[in-house]
Amino acid sequence: MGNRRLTVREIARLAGVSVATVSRVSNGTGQVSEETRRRVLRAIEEHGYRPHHLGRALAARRHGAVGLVFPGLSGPYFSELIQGFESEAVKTRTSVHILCTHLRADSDAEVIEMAHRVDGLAVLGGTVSHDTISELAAMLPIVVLAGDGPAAVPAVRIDNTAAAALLTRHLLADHGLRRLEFVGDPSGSPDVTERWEGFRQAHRQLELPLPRAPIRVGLQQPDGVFAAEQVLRRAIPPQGVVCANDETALGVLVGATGRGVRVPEDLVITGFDDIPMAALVTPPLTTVRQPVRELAARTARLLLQVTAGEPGQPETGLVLPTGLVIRGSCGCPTSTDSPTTGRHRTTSTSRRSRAM
Amino acid sequence: MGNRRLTVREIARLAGVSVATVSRVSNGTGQVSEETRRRVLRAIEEHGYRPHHLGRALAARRHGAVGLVFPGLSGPYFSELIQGFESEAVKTRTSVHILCTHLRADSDAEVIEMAHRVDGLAVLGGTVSHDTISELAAMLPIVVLAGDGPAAVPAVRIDNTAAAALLTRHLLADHGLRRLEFVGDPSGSPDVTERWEGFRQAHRQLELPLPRAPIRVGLQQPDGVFAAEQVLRRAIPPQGVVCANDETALGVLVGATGRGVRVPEDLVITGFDDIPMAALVTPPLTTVRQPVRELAARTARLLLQVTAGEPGQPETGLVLPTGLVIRGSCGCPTSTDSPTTGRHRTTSTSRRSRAM
DNA sequence: GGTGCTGCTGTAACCGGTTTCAGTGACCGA
DNA sequence: TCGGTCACTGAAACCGGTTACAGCAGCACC
Repeated sequence: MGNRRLTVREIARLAGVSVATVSRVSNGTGQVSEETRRRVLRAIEEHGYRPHHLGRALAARRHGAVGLVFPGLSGPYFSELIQGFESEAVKTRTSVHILCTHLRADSDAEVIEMAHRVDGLAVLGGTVSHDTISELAAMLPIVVLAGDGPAAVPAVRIDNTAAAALLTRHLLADHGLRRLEFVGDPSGSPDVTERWEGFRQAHRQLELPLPRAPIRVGLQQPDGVFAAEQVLRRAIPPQGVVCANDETALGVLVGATGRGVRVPEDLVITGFDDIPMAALVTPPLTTVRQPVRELAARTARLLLQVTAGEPGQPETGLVLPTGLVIRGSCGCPTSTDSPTTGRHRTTSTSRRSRAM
Repeated sequence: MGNRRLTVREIARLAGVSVATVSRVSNGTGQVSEETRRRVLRAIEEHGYRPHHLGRALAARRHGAVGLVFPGLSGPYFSELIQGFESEAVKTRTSVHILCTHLRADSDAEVIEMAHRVDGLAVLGGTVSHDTISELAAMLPIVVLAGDGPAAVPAVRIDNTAAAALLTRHLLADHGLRRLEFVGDPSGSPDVTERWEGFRQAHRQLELPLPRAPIRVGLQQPDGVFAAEQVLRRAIPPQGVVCANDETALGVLVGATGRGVRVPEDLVITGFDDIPMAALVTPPLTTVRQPVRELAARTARLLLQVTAGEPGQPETGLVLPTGLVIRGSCGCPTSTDSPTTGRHRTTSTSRRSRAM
């Protein structure tokens, strides 16, 4: 077996043609006579030649890769995002570089490093500072996924505030609940910031006293369990908790029922995301459905389109619709048909240019 | 702002030196006089020059990247693996390309494509055919993560069979249970194959009749809920279920308690992985702890070491230790102290050369 | 026969770095 | 003063592709 890699020049020699012809054949560009093409293809086939990615990339001045930056992989939400993104990228034979900024201090520097190795970048909202995003935007296409960047940077997102407000109003107005608490850390991610804002907005709109400070926990199931412990220790526990996502809501549910609290009779619980498990617990979770995978796929397509140098429209902002999913955990009667569905109210969908 | 990228030659011109000197300065190689170094650094600094990754990579004949191939991102297990892997790679300034083979038919071709863009490859057990792995092994360093490849290919794994057998023996011998079922699809992944094998092995060792066929479901929480429904519909339900992982076990737990079944009195449930949630449910889950992140980190280090061309030992097989974690869901009394711990029994750790 | 077109092909110059190797001047010991 | 060593520097040749451009043959047409 050939130990050293074959090069175009080797193949050219073997086929008795020039490197230009080999390149033309292997790319299907330019004019090549049928006879020559066959000879070159035979040589390529016979020796198992494949053009070296770096050589090709350097000549084309394209990396053939895009980067995806996210804080960490917690729960189905991020998994869906990554998978949605990756599956779009692979369609265009573009590789996906990942970077988990997690809790690393110098992550902005790492992102900049990555920017030099890819043709485009998608960053999850809240993972990279706006200054750094602006800096990056000057050197390559960049899209913010599930969040906001500086004004000129395109973003694909949902309207968290409106959805959280709609959900909260359902609890306040339709169920007449008064003592609600928010579970989640608004300073942890822009998603949570906006949901917290929607939660407060609903209180303001209904001219109710503003809710107390949020219970600052993370976004995973165990965090919800801790939140439940915290909430149930109070002298006067709340009537309901609005959780930043389904994961924590499930955690709260587990924690609460484990302590003998009845849901929704003693405590109402709502989530956000509508992960598959939400419909399967008892009682099933009232939540907000958002098209997570679609969000990521749209981001990928937007990015790939720009990096491919397509002349397409310079779309700068995209807001995908969400839907309120009413199930049993808010106190509504549980629908007895399919457990995977709930009643829906869909928020408006819009495509806006944030540059106005 | 400079629109076109700066090149070494530009900087060389600006600093009044040759490209060789610029290269020497920016890499810290070779001898350069202090005065010249300063002049070059000033030019680099002043114009914000950064060497182009592709040019450098082509010259070095190194991509500066490794690939990670996995089936899909379901649950904390895969998330941990990816994060463990990525955090090691980033330490060596190596980028990580991901590929979710998921259910795509031509995934082997995609893996081969990826192999041409990276210096080394880690594939999760069961995602790539052995033939393809052998083919890849001939062209670049490759490590199998959490599974087995062809004999000559290094792998980092745990002993699933022994751990599952130990757990199952606990149920059969210590609790005297007789009617156990296995939840998980052995044909879905090598992990499950081995755990199923361990489950059967325990029955054989205790000279008990072999268990009935496994309940073939996926590895996520909702799959566990479906499994619970399936199991509880039987005329004679089992006394216990051994689940392929914690996710499904939690799903079974939710599904069973939702139907009024008491755990562990009516039904014993065990998991595998010891995800954080396992200790927090009621009753807490008896399971097997495995060092997931460490598994991935070791894989990354092994791979990076080889791709860096280090003369190190040609380690071919690594088996990390697991531990049986006894909590309440198997019927043992729940320890009343910290809820995050359980009683432990650790399986042997070993480092073996599979080439023998 | 000359002209212009068309189809095919090869040479050489890129892309943006690294590295070999030869050359320079300074310095040192004899 | 001379040969030898040493620290430093630059020209040019890589790495492995793509592509602009020029050249050539064959043909149609005047």
